Amino acid sequence: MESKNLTEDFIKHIKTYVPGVSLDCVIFGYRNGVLHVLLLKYFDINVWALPGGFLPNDMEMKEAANDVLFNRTGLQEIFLTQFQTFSSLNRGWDKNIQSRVAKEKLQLMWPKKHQEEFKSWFNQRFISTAYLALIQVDKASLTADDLSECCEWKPISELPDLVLDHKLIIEMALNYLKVQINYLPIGKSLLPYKFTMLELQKLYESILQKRLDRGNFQRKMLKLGIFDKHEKLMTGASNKAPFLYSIDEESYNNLLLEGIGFR
Amino acid sequence: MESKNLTEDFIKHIKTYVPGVSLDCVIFGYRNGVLHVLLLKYFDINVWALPGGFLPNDMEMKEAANDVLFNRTGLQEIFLTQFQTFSSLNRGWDKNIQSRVAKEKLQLMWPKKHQEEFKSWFNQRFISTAYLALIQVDKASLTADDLSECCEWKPISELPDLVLDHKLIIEMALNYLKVQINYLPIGKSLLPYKFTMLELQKLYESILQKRLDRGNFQRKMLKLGIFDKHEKLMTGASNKAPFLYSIDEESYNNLLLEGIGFR
DNA sequence: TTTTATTATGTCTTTTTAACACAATAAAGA
DNA sequence: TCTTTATTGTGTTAAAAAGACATAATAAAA
Repeated sequence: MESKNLTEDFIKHIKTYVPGVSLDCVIFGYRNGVLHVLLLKYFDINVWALPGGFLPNDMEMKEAANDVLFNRTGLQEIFLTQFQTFSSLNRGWDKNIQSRVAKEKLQLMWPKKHQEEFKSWFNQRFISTAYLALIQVDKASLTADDLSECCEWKPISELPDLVLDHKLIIEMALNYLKVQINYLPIGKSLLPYKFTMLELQKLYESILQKRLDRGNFQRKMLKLGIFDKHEKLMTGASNKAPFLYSIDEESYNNLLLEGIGFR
Repeated sequence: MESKNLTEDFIKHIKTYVPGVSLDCVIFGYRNGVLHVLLLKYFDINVWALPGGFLPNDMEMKEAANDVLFNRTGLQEIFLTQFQTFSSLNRGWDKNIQSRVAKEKLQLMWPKKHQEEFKSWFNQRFISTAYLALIQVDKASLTADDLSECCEWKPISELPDLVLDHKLIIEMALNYLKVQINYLPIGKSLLPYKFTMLELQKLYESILQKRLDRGNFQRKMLKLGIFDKHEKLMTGASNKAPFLYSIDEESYNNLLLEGIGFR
């Protein structure tokens, strides 16, 4: 991808961004029983970053986060919530070796005549508000941004080297997800429209990081009265196939207000 | 209070603040069975605001919030946590009539020669991170800031007119308090060292906005094993006086990690 | 000593959680 | 068509927690 023109564009628009304010999106997806997070890889070096961006002067922050989400995944109207703001003095590009190398690479990509702008922009103190999004992996079509060579799902247990304080941000997002599990649309956002109870259970287990009793899980979930039961699934295995369920929007949303009880 | 000199001070230091970034503190206190929030009243007009401030370039945001807390209450090492960042486009001084009047007053207080600085500073878009603090009312000695004529506890059910989006911020803080009640040091932070079980129950009731059974509350609390029992209280009433309890730091902190179960 | 009113605890019922068991069943293969 | 398979969906119990209400102990005042 030719990044130079886009960089020029950015320079041209730099005055339209609120200085010192950025946002990062921790986009969670669930695949093969494992929770993944969406990351971007910078050109030429093995350093990754969260999708994010700056805040346009005339835009609501959530709207800007939504744009990031849309540009990386093609998805809109996705569950998205602010969960913490990061402002530490040592969260800048000099925080760790990966960040410093990445910054040098970025600077090389910048046009010679705009080096001063680069420095003053990237050396200022940034306050970044972090958002958490939950999406269905198979619905997303991933697109890298101007500074990155690719955009990939990475399992949360095998995170690569990350710039700035992005590792910390992901850890905090995971913790938020775990603590707030009863108030977030986990099943509806992370699973396909139809799913089996075992799939739902595995999802909960991967977030809570502990095993749950299958029978009890199923009973408790079904008793909530938020599921529609569908026809059977073809598994290809020589055994009984499970029922497929989908979530009834209205009763689900009502229930989330008081919380779905899992500990 | 002579505010002119302090204003000059502020102008002198304006370059030492991160532009466009502020912080607000929702400081909760508990008195006479009612939850209160600490507010400042601007000079000459009946408009109030949350204690807050700007972020010095060389300071961590939490440290700055701590300073606000200390300057208003004289207290340090208090429970303090970030809970949400407010960045809406329409949260500025023109949001409502109270804000506009307050801004005019502030501008009048400003030195003539610094009117330009005033305008550019107060007209920029501000991103404000809101903190929540829990303190013991009787330990705090309140001090107004340079722009305010007094600093007072206001019951959450009778909030006065507030500038900017401070009413919204307080509402969100209350909601956070309610949702997170099992993970926040409610009793230890808001009550004096020694308290009766009924006092603790009333506190929970004022946050959860519902009545709790006295017997069950007491048993559940005592079973947690985090209380030290003290000698009796003298009430002056012609009936049995209740025991006083205090909280054992260590076991309390351990327990908070998993949450104290109240719904 | 009596009165008083409130605490601290008791009892009972209902609900929830937890651990484990097992029959029904649908798909595959013979 | 019948058998094999192993996973689902439901059952069964025991233990724990929650909820509603009752009552005895008790400390202060009269």
